[in-house]
Amino acid sequence: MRTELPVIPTVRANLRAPDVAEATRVAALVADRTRASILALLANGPCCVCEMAAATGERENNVSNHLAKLRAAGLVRPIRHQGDARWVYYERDEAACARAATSLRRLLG
Amino acid sequence: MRTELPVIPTVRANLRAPDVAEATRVAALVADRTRASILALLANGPCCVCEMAAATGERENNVSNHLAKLRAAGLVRPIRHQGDARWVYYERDEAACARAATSLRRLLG
DNA sequence: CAAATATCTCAGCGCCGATTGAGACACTCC
DNA sequence: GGAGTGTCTCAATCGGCGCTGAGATATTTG
Repeated sequence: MRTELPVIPTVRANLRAPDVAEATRVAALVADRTRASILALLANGPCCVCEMAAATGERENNVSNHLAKLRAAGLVRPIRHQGDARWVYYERDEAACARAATSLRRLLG
Repeated sequence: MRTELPVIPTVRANLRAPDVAEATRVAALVADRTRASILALLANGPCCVCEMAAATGERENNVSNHLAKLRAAGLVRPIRHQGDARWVYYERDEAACARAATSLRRLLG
């Protein structure tokens, strides 16, 4: 909690590392280029899997793998197209994304 | 840029994945528990290496390894203690941390 | 100068996670 | 029902990153 350096260097043994589990969990999700691109694409509205695959240059099953992780974290959710239910669109859960952003801001902001 | 699903599903081939290189670079740094703990500890003011090692439960050379990466990214900088220059304290570069936070907020915020 | 202290560097090992490939599943159209 | 399409799952592989250990560097002390 001290801001200045001590005159004589001393080891503060009572310092505790804060809980960063939530922040590292979110950061690990965003640290991947494909997942980050997906989140950025979905910021402009829903996309279907094949569109995200084309936009990122990744294969569709790979994009699907990453979407599963984002889904498990609650950051995105699937929407079946009601005209042709083979197509799965995804949209961001903005509340969850905002919570994720908050836990990161606590570290860097 | 569309917010609604098309009536007939179509593949938008013109969608481009935005540049997320900076965000993923920052996220990869924060995704590690030790580095995240270091950034959190330094938010309260300068710490020396051995204090951060004790607070995180990591060995000092390991903490030093992680500090080297944070240093290379410009997020922290070392301060030699002027009383005993063997002790190296570290402090955050708040401007750099703010820029890092901004690039993450562009993805999630 | 020698010993002790605090930190740094780096090669090597081990593990986690991203990508791939094959197949399964869900849905539509004929 | 069968073929075709879009997506999903998962085991296997492969590469990159964190941890470790040994040694080097820098500084202080006797």
